[in-house]
Amino acid sequence: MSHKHRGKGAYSKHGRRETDDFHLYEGSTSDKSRGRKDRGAKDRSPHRKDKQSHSGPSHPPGLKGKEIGLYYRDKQKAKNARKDDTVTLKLHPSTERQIKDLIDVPKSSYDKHFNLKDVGDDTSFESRYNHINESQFKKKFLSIITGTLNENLEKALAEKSKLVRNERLDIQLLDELAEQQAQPRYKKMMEFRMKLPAYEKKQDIINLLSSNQVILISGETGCGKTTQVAQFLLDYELECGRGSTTNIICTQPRRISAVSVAERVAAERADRLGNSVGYHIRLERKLARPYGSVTFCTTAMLLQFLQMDPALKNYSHIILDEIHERSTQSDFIITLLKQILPRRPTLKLILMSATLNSEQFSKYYDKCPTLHIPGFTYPVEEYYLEDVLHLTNFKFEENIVYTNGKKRMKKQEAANDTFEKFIGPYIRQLQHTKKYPQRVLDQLKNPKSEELSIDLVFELVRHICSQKNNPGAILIFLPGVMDITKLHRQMQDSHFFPSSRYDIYPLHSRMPTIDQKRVFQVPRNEVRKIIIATSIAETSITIEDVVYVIDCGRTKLTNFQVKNNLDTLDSEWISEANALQRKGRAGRVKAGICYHLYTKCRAAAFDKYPLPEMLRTRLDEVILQVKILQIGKADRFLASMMDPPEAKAIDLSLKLLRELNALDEKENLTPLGYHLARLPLDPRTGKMIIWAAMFSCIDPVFSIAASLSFKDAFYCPMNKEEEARKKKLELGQNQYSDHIALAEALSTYEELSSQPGNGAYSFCRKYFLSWNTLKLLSDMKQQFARYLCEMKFLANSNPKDGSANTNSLNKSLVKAIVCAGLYPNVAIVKGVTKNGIRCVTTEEEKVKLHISSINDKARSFPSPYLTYYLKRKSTGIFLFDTTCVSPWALLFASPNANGAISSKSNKSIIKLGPMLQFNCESGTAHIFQKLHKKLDALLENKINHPGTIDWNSNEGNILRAIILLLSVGDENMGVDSGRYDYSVTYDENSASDLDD
DNA sequence: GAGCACTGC
Repeated sequence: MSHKHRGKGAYSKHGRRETDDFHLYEGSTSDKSRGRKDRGAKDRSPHRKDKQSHSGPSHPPGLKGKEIGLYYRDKQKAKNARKDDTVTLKLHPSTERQIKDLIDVPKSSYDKHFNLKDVGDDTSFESRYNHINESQFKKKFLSIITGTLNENLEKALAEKSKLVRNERLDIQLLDELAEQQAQPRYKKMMEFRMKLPAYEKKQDIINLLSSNQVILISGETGCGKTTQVAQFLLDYELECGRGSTTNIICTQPRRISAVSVAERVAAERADRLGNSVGYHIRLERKLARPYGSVTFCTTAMLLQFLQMDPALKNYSHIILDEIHERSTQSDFIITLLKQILPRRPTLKLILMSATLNSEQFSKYYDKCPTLHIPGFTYPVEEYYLEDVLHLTNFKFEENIVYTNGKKRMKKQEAANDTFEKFIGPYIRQLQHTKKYPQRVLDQLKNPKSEELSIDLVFELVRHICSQKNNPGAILIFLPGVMDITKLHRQMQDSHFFPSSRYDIYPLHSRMPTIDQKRVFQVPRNEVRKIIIATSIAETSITIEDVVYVIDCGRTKLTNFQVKNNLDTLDSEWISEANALQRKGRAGRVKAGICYHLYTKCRAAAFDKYPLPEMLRTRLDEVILQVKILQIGKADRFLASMMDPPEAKAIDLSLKLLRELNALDEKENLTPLGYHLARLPLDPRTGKMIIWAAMFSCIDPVFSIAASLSFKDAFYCPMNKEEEARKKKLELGQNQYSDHIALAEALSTYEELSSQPGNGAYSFCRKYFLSWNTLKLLSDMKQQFARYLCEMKFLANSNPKDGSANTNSLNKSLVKAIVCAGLYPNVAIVKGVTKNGIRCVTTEEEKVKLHISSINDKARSFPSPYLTYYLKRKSTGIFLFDTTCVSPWALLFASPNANGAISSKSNKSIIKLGPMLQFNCESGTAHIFQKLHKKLDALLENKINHPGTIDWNSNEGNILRAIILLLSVGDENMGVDSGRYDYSVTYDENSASDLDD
């Protein structure tokens, strides 16, 4: 029985259809079941109008302009009111009976087990969680929840360190070093190393660190600090005969740099990776020996190590590299280490940053001594907008003055006015120098001169290429993919850049790695390489042969608007640091030239550095980290940072974490919060995979969770957007879900990968999927399974395990679990227009579907409810990924649906919020209420006593009943009967109220 | 009539 899973095919809307046609989950969808499901989506719902023809404008004659809009708005309002009136969630009597059979069991010890104690506010944690049986979990949980950082450190320090003095080992390590140094390979490398500016500072660094616990090393790229500093320290310790107690860790912001630096350093030491040098990044590691070694890891990995080793007792030196980038993780560690260091007097900390803001870090660490290493790059000549206009004779489009609508004109004039105040004095200054002709100065006065002009870039590239005798690659920085595509097309369409003489490469993160790598190709003779890139070419991808840089001065940045609780992505002016970095890209092999497409006066107004990431993002995960590391109250710790986030931002995240039941009212971790904090996921996605384990459908849900927490595997092919969309839709199988489409893609990829041949590869090509991304997603799924297995929610660590996937083919269930994780991220479809799908979120905010969503081109939906992960404001507010879900999925996702039921005679209303209100037949409501309560109790019990579900017991029956309800609910939009037409079909007219 | 900077556990 327990192996027989009831997929969608096992039920009809009129209750159970007795059939032997159960599916065993086998890790992929067979063609047979796929075909049936496709039919199932439509054929079983004769009452749903999938395509409603609409018969042209039908408003009364004589109405004009806004009146027409108002007419349709009223009409729609009336229609909505009627709809609310007629839609009543109802289960078919036979379904009701089935559910009752499953859950109405005689009172058993099982039910008593669920009777959780009511505990008051003032009880201690121990008594609050008394009902949790003694277990490994309880011990761990209580120690986390009751400890403080100091107690924790105390306890950690009492434990033995792996770094134990061993004199024989010290001598052995010293001998080994001497042996290595004698090798020709080592000597050859040393010739190169000695030329690095960092090498001259070797003794200074060692001296400074011997008399200080913390030092700061500042230096620009090319000075060699990343590869040399760790080696200086390691060699010094080995030579002093302290090899056995030396374990150096060096953090890097990116995975690639951790690996490549480790490889480079191993080569310089004539050693293999895994001896004196290693690396450790998520899902990939070559560990060095635990003594006499240096390990390069990503910053986020060090944060993970801190969970197991809070006093960092297994390390002797911590080197934090590239801290000027101000990532959330490095800011977090810098803050935490400040508290740890006094308790670990022998631990040495080396901070490494670029020069521009190094002082700030030194100041934060009580004016720790700073050592500067000069950089080494070739000189780069700089030109600004005024020079570029002079060189190219470029003219901006005349500024259009709006005449239609006064409001707009005023705005425009006001903008011009501020611009005039900004640029005016600078133009007068330029006038005095007499360096620029009047026509250039006139151009600078045009406010358009501060907007991105692809035409200007185009002309500038032409200008560079028209010069005689100036070979070398051109690197162009543009803010986004759209701009890159536009320039690329323009260049291809013109006759100035024939492919016989120019290799033009777009470069951004959303293209397949294989295409990214093409930018390293050395062009044929007499051919010039031109790379059009996003800021990916600023730090992540280094192209050595660049001689010319065109810097448009803008970059896209995400921000978090605390005021509206909204993520944004806008094109902004870059910072001084970015400008410097971009310029530096031109001088790596010889002297170069950098063209800035902004005035010198604008450059002077740039911020020194971009805003730290901590101030630009939600703090949900950061706060969970604070909690799992027992650092104390979130606001206190975050206030001790170099740049503390706003109190309101902290409050927003605390509120969400309480809503998720991850934190209690006193800001302590709940058992659920404890599990979520340990998972390498944001709390919502974490909740999703825990639910998936309970409901035995881990494979598809893990795929979805991995994708949401990493990145979309569908890339955007140039000029094939429409084909790509169709392929994605094909994978979506009529499920109206980006998440299901991704799960299908990953499942097929995994299946093909396990077979001989290159099926997976051709599948990726055919469906515009990134092989690299899918591979990583697949590895992440295994990691999730390992975590959940360790937590005891899974019996083994195989994401394809049969017993953990008995319901994986039930798409209604998978969608409901996605919804449970993402809740309350729900939007309601209000209409389909030729400009896209119009929705409102539960906060009554108007949003559109992003073009990347599978649902963007849908013309009708089986349900008006869409759950989403990412909502972001750019040119409008967009939902990027959506899944259409039934009311029942929402009702089970809502943690407080039970308290939201009000009944009147045989009608009940379940009100999840002002926008989410459901009429429900009272018998059905009663059953739902009962089921939801049982689910809550079951979940709480499982969270408190981690274990797998026994599908042969009552808990199995409860879950089975819920799955049954979700399945019939999804087939017919919550109405398990033919009597109610709940089809939701939108035409363009119905959206008119949203259009004006 | 238009659209997703870059990282990381």
